[in-house]
Amino acid sequence: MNLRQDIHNSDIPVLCQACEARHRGLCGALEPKQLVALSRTSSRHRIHPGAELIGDSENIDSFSNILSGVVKLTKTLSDGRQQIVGLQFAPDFLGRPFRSESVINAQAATELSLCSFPKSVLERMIHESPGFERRLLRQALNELDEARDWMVTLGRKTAGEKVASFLVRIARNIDPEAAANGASATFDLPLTRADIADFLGLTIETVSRQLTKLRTEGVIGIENNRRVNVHNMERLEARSGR
Amino acid sequence: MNLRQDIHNSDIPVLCQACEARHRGLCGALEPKQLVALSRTSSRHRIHPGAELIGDSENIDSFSNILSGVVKLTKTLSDGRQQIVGLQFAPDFLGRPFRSESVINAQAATELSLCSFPKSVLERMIHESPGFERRLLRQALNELDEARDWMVTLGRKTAGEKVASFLVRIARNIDPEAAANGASATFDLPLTRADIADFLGLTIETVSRQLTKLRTEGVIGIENNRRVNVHNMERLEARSGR
DNA sequence: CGCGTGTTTGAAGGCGCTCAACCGCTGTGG
DNA sequence: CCACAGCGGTTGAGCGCCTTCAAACACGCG
Repeated sequence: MNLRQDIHNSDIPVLCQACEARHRGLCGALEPKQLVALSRTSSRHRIHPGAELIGDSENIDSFSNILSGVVKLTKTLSDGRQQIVGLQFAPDFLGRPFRSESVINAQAATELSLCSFPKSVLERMIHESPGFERRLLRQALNELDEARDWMVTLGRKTAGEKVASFLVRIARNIDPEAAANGASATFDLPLTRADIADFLGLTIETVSRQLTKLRTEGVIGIENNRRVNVHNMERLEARSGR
Repeated sequence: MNLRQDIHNSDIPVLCQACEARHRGLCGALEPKQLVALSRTSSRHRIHPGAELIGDSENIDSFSNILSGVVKLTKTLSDGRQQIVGLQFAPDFLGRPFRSESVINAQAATELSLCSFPKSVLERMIHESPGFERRLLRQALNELDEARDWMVTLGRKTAGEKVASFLVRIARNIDPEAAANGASATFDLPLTRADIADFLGLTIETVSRQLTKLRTEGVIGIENNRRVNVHNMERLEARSGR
C-alpha cells in the first residue's frame, strides 16, 4: 500500500491524501490551499444501510462526497408507490446545488462513508474555482445520460430485459474491465430485491422470478442472495435488450 | 409591442435584441461584446417537424438555442423500440457539451426556430464567462430533476395516470398560471399520438383509449386531434397519481 | 426454540399489448 | 367532381406478461 507521490503532497491535508474524491472526484479541481480550507469545515461520517441522508421537501444545507458505499435516490407517490431514480457510487458528489428544498429522498443502500461540508462552503468553492463548477457540470451531464438510458429501460423493456440491464449496470460499476471484455464477473449486489424492484419498476416477485430464470438457464450463479456470479457478460448483455 | 429598454441596448446585436434566449436563456449570461462575438458566428434556422437535428453516435460539432417550437430527444433499441427521453422548449439550450459523440437522437417535434453556433464557440464562451457555465449547470440540473420525475411516471404509474401526467406537464409549459391556479386551459399538443406513446412507454392505442376516457368522463375536451381543452386542471392533476 | 426479515414459489386475475378493422381528413389525379 | 390512396386516430376482441394474493422457505438472532 504505497501512497501516490503527488507534487507538494505535503501541502495536502492528511485526510485528503489518500482520498478517492481528490483523485477521481470533485476535489481534484481544488488547489492545495483550497483543500486545506475545505477540509477544515468538512467531516467524515460512517452511515448504516437504510439511514436517510435527506428527505423529500427538507432543506438542503449540506453536501457530501461519497467515499465508499452506494446511495439510492428515491421518489414516492402519495399512495406509497416508490421508484429509485438514481444510484450513486464513490467518488460521486451528493447533493443538489441551487435549490433550497430537496425533491427526492437519499438513503444509504449499503454501509456508507461520506465526507460532508456545509452549503456555504460549496457556494464559496463554486465562486472561487471555475474547475470546481466544471466538475459539477460534468457529473450532472453524466447523471443525465444515465437517467435517460434508464428511462428506456423503464419505458420499453420487458421484465427479463430489465433485470439483465440492472445486473449489467452493477457489474460495470464494480468490475469495469470484466464487463468490457465480456468475461465473467463476481460481485455483491448493493441492493435488496425490494430495492431492485423499485429501481426497475417491477414487483419483488417478478425480480425474484427473473433472477432464478437467469440462474436455471446458466447465465448467472447465485450464492447468499446477495452474491452473484455472471458467467459470461456477453451472454447477459444479449438479454438486456441493448 | 415595445422592446425592452436595457442599458446600452444599442450595443447589442439586432438579432439578439428581442431574443428570448437573451432574457430567459443562456445568452443572458453574456456581456454585450460577447453577444456580438457570438452573433457573428451564429445563424438562425427554421426547421420542419420530423427533421433530425442530430443522430445517435454522430459527431457533436454544433449547439443551439431553441427560439420557438419543441424538440424531442429519443433513444432507440436495436429492435426498433423507441423511447422519448426528453422534451425541450424555448429558450432551452440544445446540445451535449464535453462529449464527442451523441448518445441520443434530437428531432423537431413541431415547426422549429433555432439559433446555432459551432462547438469551438461554445468552448470559448465556457472558458471566458463563468456565468455561462453556471447557466449550463442550472439547466442540466433542472433537466435531471425532470428526468427523475418522469422515471417515476414510467416505472410506477398506470396508463391513465401516465396520460394525465403528460397533459399536466404540457399544460404547465404552455399555460403556467392556469396550471398553477387549477383553472381551465386550452392548447395544442406538440406531439402526435405516436410520440405521446413513445414518451409514456405505451402503445398508440392505449394512449388513444385513455384520452377518450378522459373526454367521456368530462375532464378534457378534444377538438382537431391536436387541440385539447382541460376543463379543470385540479381534476386532471388528481388523476395523474402525483 | 420462536420470531422477524428477506426471498422464493405457486395460482389466479387484470392491465396493457397485439392484431385488425374502421373512421375522418387531405391531397392527388383521372 | 368524384374516386382513391395515404396518414393519423379510434375502436374492438383476444391474449399474454406482470401483478396480486398467499404460502412456504432460509437464515440470523434473541
